[in-house]
Amino acid sequence: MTQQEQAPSARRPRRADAERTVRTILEAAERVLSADPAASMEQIAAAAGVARTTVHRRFATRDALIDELTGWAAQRFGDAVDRARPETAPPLVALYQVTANVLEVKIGWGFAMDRAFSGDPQVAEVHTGVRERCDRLFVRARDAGVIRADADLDWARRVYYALIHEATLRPEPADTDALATLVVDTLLRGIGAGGGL
Amino acid sequence: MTQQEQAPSARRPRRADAERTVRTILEAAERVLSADPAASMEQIAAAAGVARTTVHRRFATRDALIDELTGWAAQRFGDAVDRARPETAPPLVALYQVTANVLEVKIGWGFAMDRAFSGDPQVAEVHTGVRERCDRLFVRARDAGVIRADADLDWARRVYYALIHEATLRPEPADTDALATLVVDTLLRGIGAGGGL
DNA sequence: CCTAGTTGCGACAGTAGTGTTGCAACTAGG
DNA sequence: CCTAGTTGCAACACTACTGTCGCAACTAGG
Repeated sequence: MTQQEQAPSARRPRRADAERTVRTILEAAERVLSADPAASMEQIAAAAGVARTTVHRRFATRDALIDELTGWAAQRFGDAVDRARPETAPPLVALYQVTANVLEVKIGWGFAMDRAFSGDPQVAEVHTGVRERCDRLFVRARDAGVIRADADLDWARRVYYALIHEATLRPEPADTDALATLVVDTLLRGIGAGGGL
Repeated sequence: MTQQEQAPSARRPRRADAERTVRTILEAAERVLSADPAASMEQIAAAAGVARTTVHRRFATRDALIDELTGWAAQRFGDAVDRARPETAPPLVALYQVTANVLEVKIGWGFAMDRAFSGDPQVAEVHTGVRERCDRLFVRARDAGVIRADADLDWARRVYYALIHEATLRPEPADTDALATLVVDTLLRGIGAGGGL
């Protein structure tokens, strides 16, 4: 967010590698940090195939790197929710679509997306924005009879988030639509037989 | 597990404070580490109200402290599941009882209980043992018509674990039975209205 | 009172990670 | 060819945490 903000050709870097290096480092950071949140800069650099000093040239501090990563993921997260039109599409459709879109981003960016409470206010805003849209969607779903009238919507949202999280951990990375179906189906029907509870 | 193993009066320590200090430290460690898994020995010592050196006297290394904590929690975890008679009680009853018992332990020992994969083989054994009993319980539940016949039991277990985890995070620490009811109800019925899915 | 067990405190060495700097080398646009 | 931008490498200072030690002080059983 703070790097490389010049217009495409306003500058003329001898090599455009720098920007690509930043991407490579961010991707490596996500991979390494999702496996071990306490991983060192050395490990991240190694995973990116660059020297540790290069990482420090692009990101002043470790926190700056993680902030950048978090902001980048938050952006994609917000966009993914937007694309699903959660405010206008029919509740059930929106629920499926939001789930599928979010899963697509969250698989591969799980570490960064779980950092909802970073210092960055912009990131916090995205996450609270998503949360609010999620809540409104659930209200619409309840009004439409998709969710039980007596459901605790706070609990519902937590369960929903948890199911999405679990879905991203599946060993076989099934396609996004299948996972979304699984999540929504589990969320709404549970795993019980319809019969006598 | 490695400390203080003499018979009650075989030894005669001038002060029995030592054993109590160990308890105090373990409780403080759980509190501090659940808030920040990377917390230092200094923070743990401060939370326990003792000097850092005292912690090191009781636990040779940081890992030893965490292993002790993990083992202690695993023991309680295994016992909690045992007491619910998950193999013999009717599936639905067992499910409720296991949930309630586990919640009671997990609230307050969440950090230690989440460490299913510590180096300690004894701890790993407890957790795999619990997992197996959970799986068998789910099979019985499915055979009894409590869980849908076409349910993916691996997914079911993950969802179940996740729901228990979420339940322990509730702001208002409602009583264990109410939480267990919430978890089991959500697991089996989801949050959807029975109607047209 | 004497003594063993325990604790706090201060000091220390060792380790691992962070962040900075200078320099040589490489590469592609001009 | 020249040069700006980039990179790797080695070195360095700095910080935080870990683990150990010795000593003085306190406390309770004998």
